[in-house]
Amino acid sequence: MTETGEEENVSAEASGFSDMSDSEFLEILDLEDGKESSALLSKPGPSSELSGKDDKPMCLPNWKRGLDVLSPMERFHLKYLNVTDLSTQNWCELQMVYGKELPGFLTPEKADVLDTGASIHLARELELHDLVTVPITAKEDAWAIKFLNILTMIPSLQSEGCIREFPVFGEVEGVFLVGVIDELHYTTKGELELTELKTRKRPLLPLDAQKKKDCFQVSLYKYIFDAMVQGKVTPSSLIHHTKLCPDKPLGPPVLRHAQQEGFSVKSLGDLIELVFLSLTLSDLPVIDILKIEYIHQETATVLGTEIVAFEEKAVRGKVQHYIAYWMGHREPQGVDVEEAWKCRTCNFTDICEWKKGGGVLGSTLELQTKKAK
DNA sequence: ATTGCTCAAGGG
Repeated sequence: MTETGEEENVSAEASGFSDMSDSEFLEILDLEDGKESSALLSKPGPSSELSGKDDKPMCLPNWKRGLDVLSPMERFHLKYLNVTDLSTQNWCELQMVYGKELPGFLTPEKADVLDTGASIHLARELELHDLVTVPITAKEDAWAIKFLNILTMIPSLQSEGCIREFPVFGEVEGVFLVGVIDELHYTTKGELELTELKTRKRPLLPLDAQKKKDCFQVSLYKYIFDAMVQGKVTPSSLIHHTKLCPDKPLGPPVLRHAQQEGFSVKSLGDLIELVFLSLTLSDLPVIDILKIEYIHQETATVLGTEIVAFEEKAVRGKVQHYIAYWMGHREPQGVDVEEAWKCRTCNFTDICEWKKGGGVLGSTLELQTKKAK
């Protein structure tokens, strides 16, 4: 299969905090101001842009007004969300928001567990296909590679019966979602089964909260995949949300790769049409079974298996609730008191407004026992 | 420029 390689050195991971703009810093401060900031004119500011008599708030500088009226989608400059944005949101919405504000803010221990998980997933992927790196320079190139992967994976699923890392995308409740399905395969009974592998540091069964989040994640995958094969994800919806330029020339390495794979495409637009046809005319069924497998990182022992009952109404309801935050229709929330234990392993407890606001008070005892270790 | 924009998942 194919992965993209940036020619320019602009990896988001590597740039860390340094690429944060001034306005993003202001947004963090704004967040820390908490409730006061929602009262519109509570802080006139030193330079008195509000020149007294004038009732029109138009005299506020644009950037300042923007902080109040921009939705999180706009503030974070997002055209789409990842499936895992929503599942992380299911774990703790506020933690997800802080994570967006401070990307790459992880303890080394956590990063380590994630890295281990990532390499186990990579090893599994390599069991099924090789990886080829194709240099890209524009987002059109990146999406073209994604589409080419889909075009080769669909026949592969139908002939070999198993594929890994299948890209999915589509509009859900007004927002465009993008994700990657771990594995799709046909069972001996001929049912299409999705398998999500979850690796764990400790050889213990996942807690209910963890299962709930993972069930939601795979449910989203089914929701999107089904829509794709049913022709509900149209080229125009895709182009509209991603703001891709279907006529922008693709990079030579991408064109070369497409040719190697046996596709004669001139433009991204061609490719999108081809993907749409392949998805809808390949006799792909909707996903019949959703399965999650928890394994121990070190020993690969299976710790547990979940078969998820797909409940479309419930999934849509959750998505609507989460999307309401992204659209700016409501403020982000922290966890319920019963789930306050999640805060103990959160990287943002120090700055979390939810805790300060009385949702949860950190127990000094717990903190001390933790330190004493 | 009234600045700009994306590989997702990775685990708890």
